[in-house]
Amino acid sequence: MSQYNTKQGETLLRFLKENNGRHFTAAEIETQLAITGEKLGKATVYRRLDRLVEEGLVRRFVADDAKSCCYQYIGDGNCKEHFHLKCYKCGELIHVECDYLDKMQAHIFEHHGFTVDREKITICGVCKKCSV
Amino acid sequence: MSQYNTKQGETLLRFLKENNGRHFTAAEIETQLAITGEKLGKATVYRRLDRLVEEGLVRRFVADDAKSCCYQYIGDGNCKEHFHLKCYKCGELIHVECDYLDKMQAHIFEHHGFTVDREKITICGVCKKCSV
DNA sequence: CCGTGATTTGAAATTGAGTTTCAGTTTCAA
DNA sequence: TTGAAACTGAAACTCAATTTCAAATCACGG
Repeated sequence: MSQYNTKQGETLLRFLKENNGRHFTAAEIETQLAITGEKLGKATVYRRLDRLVEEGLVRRFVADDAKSCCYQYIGDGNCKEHFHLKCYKCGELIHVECDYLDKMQAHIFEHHGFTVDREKITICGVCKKCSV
Repeated sequence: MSQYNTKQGETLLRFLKENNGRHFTAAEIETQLAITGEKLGKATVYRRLDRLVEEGLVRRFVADDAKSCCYQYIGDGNCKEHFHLKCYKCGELIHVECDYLDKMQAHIFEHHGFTVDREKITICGVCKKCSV
């Protein structure tokens, strides 16, 4: 029931912390750790990521057209609430901090009785560069 | 390049029309059609759905925590632009028509130069019933 | 320091959505 | 009717994610 600290768990968390603000797929994490000679088993990567998400240290998100989801360290609170704009064409995931989200969230709660999880919103479309 | 009308294509479209407003995964469609003795090949279901989405007759969307995406007939224009609220707890996908989306969309375009695809927005959270 | 039981690891197998392949079938315009 | 183009579907494949299970690791009490 309780949880043990392990070398692998620490390796993963350290990697995510060192890349604070960036986001990775599980596969990318696997590859990166393998490169630096700290290979973790695929199952371990997924299990540890699940755990970190539950603990609130890591955020998981999925863009609608992506095949795999991304993970990002958010434990230090230095990563403000934001939402994601995902561009169809170049595939870029843009982080936007914007008070419109507050307003929208408030509106949805007041008018639709729905409590929004801001972290999970991903808005798809076409970015400035690609909309020529 | 041009397209042919086929029995299979008509079967799929008719099924979706008959269930206007409801949404199905590709697998659900397969099963339902098999039950009524109108079995379509898996590949055909996917190919036809892709086509209908391109043609704008069907909408495809993915909730962040879903493994598979859903399809819904929207061809008759009787299904207004809306966005989706997905409840974590009961899993329900709530359709909301709300002019806040217009405003948000305009804001994102003006302030962030990003052209939003409204159909792809799915907002996760907890619905009224489940937030006791 | 040691033993023990609970937890974790990781290689391999499995799942499941979605895609590709390709031989055979259907469509439809001429 | 004909035939080229388009379509179908069974089967094989891809790929992210999950499960399995024996071996390794952890942490606690003695």
